[in-house]
Amino acid sequence: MAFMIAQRAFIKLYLITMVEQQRGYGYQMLEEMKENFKPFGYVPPQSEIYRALHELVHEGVFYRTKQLKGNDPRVDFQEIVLYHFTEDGPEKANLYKKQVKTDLDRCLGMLNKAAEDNYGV
Amino acid sequence: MAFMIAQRAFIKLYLITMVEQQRGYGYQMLEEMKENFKPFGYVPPQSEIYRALHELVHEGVFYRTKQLKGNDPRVDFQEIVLYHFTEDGPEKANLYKKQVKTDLDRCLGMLNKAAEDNYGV
DNA sequence: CTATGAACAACATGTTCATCG
DNA sequence: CGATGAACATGTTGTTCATAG
Repeated sequence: MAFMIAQRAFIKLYLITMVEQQRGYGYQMLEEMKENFKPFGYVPPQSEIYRALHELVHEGVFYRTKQLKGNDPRVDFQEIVLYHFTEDGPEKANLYKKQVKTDLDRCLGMLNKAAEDNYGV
Repeated sequence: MAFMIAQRAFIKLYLITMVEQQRGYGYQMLEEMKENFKPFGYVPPQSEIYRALHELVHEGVFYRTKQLKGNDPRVDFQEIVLYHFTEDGPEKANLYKKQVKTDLDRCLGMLNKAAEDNYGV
């Protein structure tokens, strides 16, 4: 068992939730997470988001579609990669989320214990 | 800023607290931590405890004394290394503990936020 | 500048080995 | 076996580079 939850798992969890809510391409989700964790001084690195997305595709949770961003091709040709659940994606995702939840609680338990043991909080 | 608290920092925190309470040599503290975190399935690796101790010595928080374990030399010649605070060790240790506390709280905040954001807890 | 991807370098970690009494 | 230490191998991470429009 690892010490703490892995950053990769943490990010994958958020990606799954964001795709559940129809929000979704890499850069956008990255920016959202950055904004999300600004108060904590945590800046998820770009490479980790893409690695996490690739893994989720590899694991059969997501599949990809490409799309041009914006409607007017003269204005914006930017191609983006959208992520969607595969047929059995939701099932797999829920299993994964369950596992991560367990780990999350375990970590919270350890950190709270550390606070008690070392600061008497 | 790193994602989560480092295992090294976590262990150093416990070592400081244990030395504060006069408990003290490597193997013993390792066993205590193992027992301590058994419910969490976390087994601190031996190498990390020693690395952490060496770092704390290097940073001028602890100094070492050697001692034979047990009273009767015919029974037990085992040599152990005890750790004590240096003169300005307590000051340094308190500063370190303060920093770790900040990080601990930051991590708790992030994990609790993840629980809310992804599980609606 | 948005967007994706890969390469690479650095570091923290886990496992194994070495030594001693 | 208890005790300490170091070596080594692995894996995760952070930074940088590459490409494209």
